[in-house]
Amino acid sequence: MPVKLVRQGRASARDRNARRAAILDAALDEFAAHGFAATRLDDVARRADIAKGTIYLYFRDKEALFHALVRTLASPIIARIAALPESDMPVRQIAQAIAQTFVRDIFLTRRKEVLRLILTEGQRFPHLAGFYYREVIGRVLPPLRKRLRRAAETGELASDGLARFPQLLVAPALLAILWNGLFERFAPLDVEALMQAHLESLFGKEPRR
Amino acid sequence: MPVKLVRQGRASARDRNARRAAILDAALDEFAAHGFAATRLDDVARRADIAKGTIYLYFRDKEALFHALVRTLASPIIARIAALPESDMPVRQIAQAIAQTFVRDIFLTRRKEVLRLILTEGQRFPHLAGFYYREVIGRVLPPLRKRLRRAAETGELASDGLARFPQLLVAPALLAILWNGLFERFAPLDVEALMQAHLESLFGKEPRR
Amino acid sequence: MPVKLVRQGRASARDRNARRAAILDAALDEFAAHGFAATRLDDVARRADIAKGTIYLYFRDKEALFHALVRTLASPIIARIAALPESDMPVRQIAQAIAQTFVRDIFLTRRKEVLRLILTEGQRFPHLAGFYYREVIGRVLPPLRKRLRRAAETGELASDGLARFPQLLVAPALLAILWNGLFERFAPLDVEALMQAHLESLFGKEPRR
Amino acid sequence: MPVKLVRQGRASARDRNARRAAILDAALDEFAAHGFAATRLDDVARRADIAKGTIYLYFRDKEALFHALVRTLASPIIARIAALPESDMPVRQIAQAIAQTFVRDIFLTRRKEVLRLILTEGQRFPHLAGFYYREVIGRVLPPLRKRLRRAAETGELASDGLARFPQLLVAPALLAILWNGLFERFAPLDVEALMQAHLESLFGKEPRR
DNA sequence: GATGAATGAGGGTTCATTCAT
DNA sequence: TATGAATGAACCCTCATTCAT
Repeated sequence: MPVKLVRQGRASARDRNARRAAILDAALDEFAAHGFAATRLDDVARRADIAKGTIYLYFRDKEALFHALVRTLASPIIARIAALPESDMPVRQIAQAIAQTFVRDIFLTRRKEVLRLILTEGQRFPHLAGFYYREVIGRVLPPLRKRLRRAAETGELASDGLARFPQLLVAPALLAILWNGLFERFAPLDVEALMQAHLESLFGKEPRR
Repeated sequence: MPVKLVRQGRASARDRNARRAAILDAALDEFAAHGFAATRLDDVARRADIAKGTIYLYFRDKEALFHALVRTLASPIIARIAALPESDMPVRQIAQAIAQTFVRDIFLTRRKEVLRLILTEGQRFPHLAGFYYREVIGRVLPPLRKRLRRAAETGELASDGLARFPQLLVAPALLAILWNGLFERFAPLDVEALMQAHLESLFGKEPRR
Repeated sequence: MPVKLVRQGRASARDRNARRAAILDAALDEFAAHGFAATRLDDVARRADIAKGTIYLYFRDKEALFHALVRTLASPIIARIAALPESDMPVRQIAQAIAQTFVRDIFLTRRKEVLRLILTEGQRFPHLAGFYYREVIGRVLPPLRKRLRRAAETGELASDGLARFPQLLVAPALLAILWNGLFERFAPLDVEALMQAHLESLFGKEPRR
Repeated sequence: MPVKLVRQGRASARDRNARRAAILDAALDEFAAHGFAATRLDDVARRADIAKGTIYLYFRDKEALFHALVRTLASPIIARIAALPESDMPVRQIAQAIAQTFVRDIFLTRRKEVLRLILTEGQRFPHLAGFYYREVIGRVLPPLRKRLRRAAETGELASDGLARFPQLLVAPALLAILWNGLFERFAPLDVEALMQAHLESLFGKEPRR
């Protein structure tokens, strides 16, 4: 008669949140490693050290878990990035700050995996892509575009290309994420240096430092 | 003992190639729409208007079909792109030619879907990523890097950033593919304009035209 | 942090064993009727009154189920047979006891089907044949051979043929199993009488009884 | 345009027979190696060096091929064995002749494989078992039984066991076939010695020789 | 007759989801 | 609330059989 020690009593809100977080944590590892379709909820449960059925107490189904993962980890960083263009720094410094934030808070953290998942799986989940477009892109791009436009008008930027396509600023960052997922074993990409080079291409060599 | 030339079976070599192509064609549609895991060979067969079993006469299994898809459609375009940096055009024109080739021969064709599949599924198929790194990246990047380095040395390029990270040249192209896959319905990206803006950011506004 | 003993899941250990037994039971029927290859796990499941997937909770795959069948039903009878030659009965009585055990505990039970399966399918499962050789043959034959050899030396047996080939003792038993599988509807074989006749052939008519 | 040299012209009856024999030959190898269910007609065709479809010009289906195999190879040996008991040799010599024939013409030939196939697959093919019972058992057993009965009555045989169960004479032979299929790699059985020992068990040590 | 490409039914296996305990 | 055994739909792949050439 196999038995197991089980915590009893009404789970407090704190417990609930902790367990939810543990599931999301485990899910991130598994989804990042195998992709959405090839991830087994069995493995997520095992990694989170809970029973398989428990997942369904916290998330409606596999897809809801995936969505929650993206929502949870995508949001916290947004505000900070969105705030940067509002400052009165020169555009170059703003770009540098954005790059730095990306490297430090995304690329070097597990958020990188979430971003990769959005890039690689997002197309299959229109709802998720919509969420991401609204919550992330929609919050970051407008202020950035506004600031870049002003810079183009005042001559701070020689061309209005960046203003029309602010995506150009982060394109190398996304490339780095994909590149390292695909080709790290052949030729790892040094993101920090990449972003530096990128900024130099855009703004010219840094005067001093 | 009289002998005679006899056609083998029903299908001629031409038929065989055509059918193989039809399967690849159907597979591209399905893989692009649903990703590797969620694609049913049943649907591929139906789309190619053949029986399910027939696929296995042409490809060992689902994965082999996927690989063949990438190999078949990735290769033809490589040589052309790899040849461009060898010309004696100024770097700006080379970059422009590469961008143009990308737009015309990849982005506006179904090759775009293959490239997207590599970006989104490649991580799950190390063998495939290896193939792609060798056959595509490995053929295009070295000559490009060489030409960029020379340009940096002769002052044709103000900075050596591009020379150190030639990937920067195509990062916006890849971004465009992913962007349109994810967000086309919200804000379609005009690749041609995007690449123009990108080139202007890198090389300054085109003198005339 | 209050703790409490909780039964794991729905099924107790007893249930688990019962269900496992039910599957093995159903599998025996199906394998015996159709052979390994032609048996459908679907049918096994239906006969065991469970869902097809449930089988895989108890056995890794079809082959593991087949192995388990043999292992489970082959073993229990071995010890008893192996012990017989150790007794100090005359050889004839030992042979008679073996024959009787065979008839009663194998031929008249479902173990007969398992034995038939080993005879008919064993060649295709070297691992299984190896198991059977080690666990069954290897335990029964040596003590039997030893006893027969002694009998040959002491003159209890006129010839040493049986000692050199103890298999001769059971050959008719195996024949009976195969015969009835193949020809029962034409000419059923009375195993008990067959074995009696066999023993008489070997040892002469029984003095009295 | 792949071509192949193909023999043309009306195939003579001789050709037909040769091809039929080649198919049976290949089929024997494959059936013996993998059993009925696991044998692929593809492999049979390849081994016979013909196209898969050709098999169907000679045999209605897989089962018909299997039946033909048994019928073809089982028959030729029957007459000879059935004739032996008719002779006026002593029973022991008849038994010895039968054993010898078995060893030489079955066990040491590919007929052994056919016999093994009947033993292992026959139950699944009632029609085949019926054929075998009629054509083989039915022709061999009656004369043998008759002769053994006479021997029992005249006292040539001490017991009437053999007369009532003539199968006892060949049981060790069948055992040998199965044993070597299952356990040859562990402990090969010397059939000739086995049969000698068997005869000695039945008839006592041979006076001389 | 001979070929072998094509067919498609069939079955083993997986795994998201359910639910009795 | 938590569990994990049970479910069964889904899907890949095989291979006997067919048939246009």
